[in-house]
Amino acid sequence: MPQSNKKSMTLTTAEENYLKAIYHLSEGGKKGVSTNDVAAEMKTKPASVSDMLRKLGEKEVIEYRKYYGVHITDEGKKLALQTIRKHRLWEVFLVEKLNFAWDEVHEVAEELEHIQSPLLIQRLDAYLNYPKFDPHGDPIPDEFGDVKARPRVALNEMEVDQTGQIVAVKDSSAAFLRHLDKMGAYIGARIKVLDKVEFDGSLEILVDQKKTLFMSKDVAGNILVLQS
Amino acid sequence: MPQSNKKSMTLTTAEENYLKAIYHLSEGGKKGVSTNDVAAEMKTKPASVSDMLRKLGEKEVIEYRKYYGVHITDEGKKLALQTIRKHRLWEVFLVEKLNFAWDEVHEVAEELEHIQSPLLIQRLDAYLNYPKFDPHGDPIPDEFGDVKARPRVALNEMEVDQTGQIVAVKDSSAAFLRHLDKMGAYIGARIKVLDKVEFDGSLEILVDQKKTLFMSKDVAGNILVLQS
DNA sequence: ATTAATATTTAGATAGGACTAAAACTGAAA
DNA sequence: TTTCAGTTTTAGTCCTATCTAAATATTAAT
Repeated sequence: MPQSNKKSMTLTTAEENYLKAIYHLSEGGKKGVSTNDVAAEMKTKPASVSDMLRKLGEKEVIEYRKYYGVHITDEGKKLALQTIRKHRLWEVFLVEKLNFAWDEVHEVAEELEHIQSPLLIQRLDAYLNYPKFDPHGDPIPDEFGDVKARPRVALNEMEVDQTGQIVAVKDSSAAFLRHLDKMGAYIGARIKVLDKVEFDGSLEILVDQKKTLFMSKDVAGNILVLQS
Repeated sequence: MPQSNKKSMTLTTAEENYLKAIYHLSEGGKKGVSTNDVAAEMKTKPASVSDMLRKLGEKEVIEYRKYYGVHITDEGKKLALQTIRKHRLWEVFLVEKLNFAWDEVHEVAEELEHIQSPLLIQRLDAYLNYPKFDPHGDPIPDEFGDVKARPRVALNEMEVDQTGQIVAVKDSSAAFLRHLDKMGAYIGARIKVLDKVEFDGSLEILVDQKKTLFMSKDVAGNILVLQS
């Protein structure tokens, strides 16, 4: 029989990770998420995913129809957002309090997010002064799962003379983050588009009103800006 | 074949917990630790312990002779002390930064201590300003496993008019800690023995030079004092 | 030195999470 | 509408960590 999710469902660490992956894959696109997609995201084999989907389906955090992919349920979305909330709060802690660089925090936060203690998260949130965004500029859901969306635009889509603040990157791989750093850009930097080169679409950017740098269209496409 | 512990042994969470339990049971007394003792400490069944002892023996963190209990090896002691170090650092964090009460921190620290990231612990240690003792007064091993021992005496063994500071409790169960709190005593309190009752060995204690309270011999036996 | 009581280990199960190999399903091309 | 490539599921195996029940070893008492 299906799990009676009267109160709150308890998920194992592995289940939480799968659910988070499914949630992320669900973002943008009403289509169901495929077994193969989940396997790729989780770096496991499709066979393992099938097993897990059955389990998550029984717990009613996803809707599972064999061969047709899955949809996350409201209950599942709520749980996924809680995990994301914890992950991002810990990232803020690591960067702001322990002086981690923002390309070093992901793996550790991946572990910390599974600590089970509502009180801990409540206190951590207060200690960090209720941050609304993590160091990568991603929004932190509140305890009810609500997120403050921030209107963002890819840097390569901005026009000459427009200004804003770098708030996130699409590809947050360590390699890309390091590249950004090396160029002299970073999350939080205030920027202005000085020029867009016709030839290859590359951009000339002014950072913090003092440093200018050039970046390719592709790099700029990975950078998200809050316009101002 | 035995695990070649060339570099550093990696233990699972369960193994770390068993090793920590064995380390604590080893303290005081050269005698080997029995399977039953470990089972009681870990709240598992002796059969489960036998299995785990075999595994820990293969990893050479304990010396295991069937039917004769175990002794922790130097390598095992080092690993246990690392776990204890992490546990106690997290306890300091929870109390000093997140305003947890000192009887609320154990369970959460029990989870946090298994996060794998040497950098995290290094940074946390620095952030907390390299504390030498946790909120219960227990010493925090340094990264090499060295501990600053603090000479402590049980409160019931002190004489009338002697003074000191409460630095630890033997039984740190939530129940006992709450009882202590309710009486008006706490870790860090400066105390003076005002009287020892012949009849039942109970004590009259002056706390922080203003509040007097009575406690049974048993309660006093659970309280450790740094004499001054 | 036996026997009885206690402690410990082995054997066999269960449950979570992962894998490989094989079977079954879907959907699109011929 | 049949075939087939790609996707997904099932079946069977492995590993960790736990349990119960049964077997065996140790220790203490007679």
